[in-house]
Amino acid sequence: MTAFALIDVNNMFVSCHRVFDPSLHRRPVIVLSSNDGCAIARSNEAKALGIKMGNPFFKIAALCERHDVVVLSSNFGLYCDLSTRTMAILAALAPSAEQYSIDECFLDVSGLPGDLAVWCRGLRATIDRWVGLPTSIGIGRTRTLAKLANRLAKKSERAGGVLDLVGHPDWIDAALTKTAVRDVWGIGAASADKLAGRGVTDALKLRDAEDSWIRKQLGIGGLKTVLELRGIPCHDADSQPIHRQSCTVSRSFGHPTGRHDDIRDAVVSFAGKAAEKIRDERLVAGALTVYAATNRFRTDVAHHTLSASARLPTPTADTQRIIRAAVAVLTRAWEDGAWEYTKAGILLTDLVAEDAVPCDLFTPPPDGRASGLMRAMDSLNRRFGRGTASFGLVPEEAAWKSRQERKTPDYTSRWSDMPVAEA
DNA sequence: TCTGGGGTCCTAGGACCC
DNA sequence: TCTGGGGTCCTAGGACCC
Repeated sequence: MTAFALIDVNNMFVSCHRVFDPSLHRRPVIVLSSNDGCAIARSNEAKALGIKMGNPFFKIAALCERHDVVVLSSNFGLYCDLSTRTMAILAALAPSAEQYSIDECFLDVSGLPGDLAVWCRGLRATIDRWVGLPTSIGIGRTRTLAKLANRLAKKSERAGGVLDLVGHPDWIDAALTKTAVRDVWGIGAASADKLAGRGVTDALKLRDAEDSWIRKQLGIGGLKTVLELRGIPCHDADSQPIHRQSCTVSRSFGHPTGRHDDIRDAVVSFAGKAAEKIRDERLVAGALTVYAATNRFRTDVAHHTLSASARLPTPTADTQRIIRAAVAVLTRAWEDGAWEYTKAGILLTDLVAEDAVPCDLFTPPPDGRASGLMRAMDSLNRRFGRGTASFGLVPEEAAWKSRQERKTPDYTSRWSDMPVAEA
């Protein structure tokens, strides 16, 4: 019989800030998305004030002011560092750790002897001591049940951070009844609405619904979710491809712009970042898409997305080649003075491992890390920090610069920002 | 005035072929 | 009036995840 544990960090981004700034403990804290757009992480105190995931900041600014909420810009360098430390511990201490997101990891605990809940409590304590992050763990026969247990572990005072549905199968029905359909992993807002209209409101009712009906309402993915709720594993870890299929870099702008040169500057910068990312993973891209979009929230003007794709003459991760292709594509699709754009991005697709590119007589060989210039840039950026060497404008001077007015120090990645302890 | 970014998979529909 | 059936491939868009 299978058993999975899902461990995740409670309020990850807020908790990362608290590691380095203890004054944030017991206070309402939120972290804003890029461009200081909306709340993407909230401490429990902030959740208690009614601040929801994804709330636009300008709509809750007054509430935050009134309740003295600490509002921070996001600092992904910090989160990635603490995530890496946490995942390294899990890889060392847990059998078969499979990272799922920046703050979540599935553990296959099928063969583990003894009381799983006791073992998980030890794991939590280790991460708390070594990294300083609070975690929760759910245990179930399938990943979907582990997710569900994890969610309840967070809510229950008595659970002590761990809920084990494998050791206590008699708790499953109660756990499913307590979980709204919308909160089941794999059921989104659209499916939840559809199900609610037919009387299926909680996870227990969903589990006991009829297969063919589910298949018709929710498709093949929905049926897999229901089987998982019944304890039949359907999420196959082995079916995951070895490397990613695409790579995006996009940003919202601090101010809208309709100028070709501004969009071009942004695309040049994004193309550089995207190329660096895939070089890092030893991939090359076979094609790319460039896009720019107007503000999708405005109701008083028409929306528009400019989007254009091209194949690269030969699969590459060379920044200069990718920039050249991206600018050519943008310029070809550009219409002067037509729209005010608030966001742009680049998408690299047809990714292949650099040493697995099919070659034929008439295609020049791919050039992944081959270029000396790229190697030099990458090592400069690794040694002196991201963005030390790049093509195009420095972001601070660009017209599309994102807002980031509440930035915290780079505690773990900049010597001058390192916290000093006095004893 | 101000609304994130980065992924995956599935499905429907059109083009094309025999 | 009547005007096949069944593949494949590609793309756009939806839904979902964190």
